[in-house]
Amino acid sequence: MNIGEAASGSGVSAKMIRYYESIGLIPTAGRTRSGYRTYSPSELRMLRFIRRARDLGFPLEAVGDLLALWRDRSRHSADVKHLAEGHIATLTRRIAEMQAMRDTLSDLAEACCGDDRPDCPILADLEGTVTPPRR
Amino acid sequence: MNIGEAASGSGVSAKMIRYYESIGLIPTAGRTRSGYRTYSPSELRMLRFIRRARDLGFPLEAVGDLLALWRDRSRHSADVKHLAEGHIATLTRRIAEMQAMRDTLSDLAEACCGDDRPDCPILADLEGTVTPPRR
DNA sequence: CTTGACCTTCCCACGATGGGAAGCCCTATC
DNA sequence: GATAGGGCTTCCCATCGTGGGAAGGTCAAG
Repeated sequence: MNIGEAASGSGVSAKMIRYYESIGLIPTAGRTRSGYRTYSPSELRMLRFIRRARDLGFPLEAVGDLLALWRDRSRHSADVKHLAEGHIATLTRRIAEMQAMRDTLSDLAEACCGDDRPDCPILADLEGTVTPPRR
Repeated sequence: MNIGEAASGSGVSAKMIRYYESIGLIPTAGRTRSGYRTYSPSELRMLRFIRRARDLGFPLEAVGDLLALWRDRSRHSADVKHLAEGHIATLTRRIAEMQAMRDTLSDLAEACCGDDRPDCPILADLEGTVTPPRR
């Protein structure tokens, strides 16, 4: 299987497959005599694994750890769980940050009449002239 | 006021102040005869404005738009509100994406006993061997 | 006059991805 | 057998916002 087929079959672009190889996330692919990369079904499964892990927001470094655990038949599920929980914590933190931004902005936008007059609580908040209520 | 003082007084690092100048987000700062950038109190206020906008998650391009509206005394608050609502929509979308990730992962992690045995629903999901419940 | 803190510019790095150019390879069609 | 086209290769550049650090100039205090 050439890289194009591996890409369309896994949902990982050819560009990214080469990149993952270059950073050592996946092992060096085999090559035809003419230099084309070739992929086996098991490598395709690995690419799909990566794709799914990325879809869950794991950074590539964590994906590497997950791959290692996946390959290790004597892994401890505790290690996988620990990795997942770390990522859950990161997501939770980021979600909270963004929700705080959104809540503040929603309040400000709601207070902004949004007509052709220049007065605007959003700008006033950014300006820092008013003590921000910030709920 | 030198750049260091402007930085500590605004919460924007000197590095970033130079960068913002280089990309045209802020006007070219004045210089002393020896080449040091100088900042007036009103420029300090502008930097603080930027800092606050960044804290609310506005991308730099939107910060530029906000600055323009801020300077424009005949602005329409509707334009400011529109900008803010666009950003709120972006935040809402991203929050939803991350919550979906977190929810899926939480379910998987909860189903993982997390001991010294290798069996792990998290890896099984990534592997794609099981039909993902994904709630 | 030296020392140390500040400033300058310039380049590099991150994380993950896409775009595109230049050139080789493979297959189908004429 | 030649040619066209699509796929493959490597290489460089861009994104977005930020930090690190080197090499060198400047300023103020001792």
